[in-house]
Amino acid sequence: MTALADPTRRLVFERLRGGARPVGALAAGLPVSRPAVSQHLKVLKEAGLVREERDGTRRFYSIDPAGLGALRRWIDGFWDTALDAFAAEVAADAKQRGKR
Amino acid sequence: MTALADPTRRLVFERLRGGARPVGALAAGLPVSRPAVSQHLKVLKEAGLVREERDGTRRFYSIDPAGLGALRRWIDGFWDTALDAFAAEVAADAKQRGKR
DNA sequence: CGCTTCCGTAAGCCATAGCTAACGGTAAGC
DNA sequence: GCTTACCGTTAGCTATGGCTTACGGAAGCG
Repeated sequence: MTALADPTRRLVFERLRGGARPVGALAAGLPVSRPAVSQHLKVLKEAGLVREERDGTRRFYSIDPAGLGALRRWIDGFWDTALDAFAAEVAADAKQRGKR
Repeated sequence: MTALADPTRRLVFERLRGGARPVGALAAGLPVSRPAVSQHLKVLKEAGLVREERDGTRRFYSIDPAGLGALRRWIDGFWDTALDAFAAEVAADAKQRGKR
C-alpha cells in the first residue's frame, strides 16, 4: 500500500501491465531517469508487488500476482465490513424513525 | 491510493471499520494528537474515501463506499490484466519449449 | 583483453508531508 | 452570558523520501 503511494511509482507499476519489461524500456518515456526507476522497482519488489528475472545483463520485471492478490484481499475485506457497517447504520436509523 | 499511503492515516481509516466515529474517539488511543487526526481525515475526505456528518459540535466520520468501490475497481482491473499477461507469457514460454 | 551495453548502488540536494502547539469558532448546559 | 466540550485551521519545525549525478560491477562482442 505504501509502495503504491508515489505517482511515479504507480506509473512504473502500470507499465508492467501487459507483461515483463526490462528497466531501460520502463525508463524510456518516463519523466525520470533510469536510476530513479531502479529505485522504484526495488521498493515494489520489497513490497512483493513485483518480481525480478535476470537474463544476462538485463533484468525483466513483472507484476507479482501474489502481492497484488494480497492487496486485493485487503481491499475486499475492507469493502465487506464497510458495507456491513453501512447496513447496520441504516437499520439503526430506521429504528429511530420508527420510534418517533 | 496516495491517501492511504501514510501508516497513521491507514490506522485512522481502519478505525472507521465498524461505522461512524467522532474525531475524539478516533484520536483516543492513536499515537498522534487530535489535530493530526483531523488533518488525516481531511485528506481522506478529499480523496473521497470518507464522509462527514455533523451533529452539533461533533462530526462523525465514516467510510464512503463510493471511494472505496473506485479503489476496488482499480485493483480488480489491474488484477485481470496482470493475469492475462501472465497467461500469455506462460503460453509463449510453452511455445518456445515446443520449438526445441 | 578493451569496449560497449545494461543495470544497481551511494552520496547529496531539495521539496514535501506529517506532527505539535496555539488559536478561533460553534453548540450545549447551567 | 459564561463556561465547557468538541473540533478545524494555521504556523513552524523536522524528518522522510524522491531525484540526479557519479561510480562500479557483470555479461556479450570484436
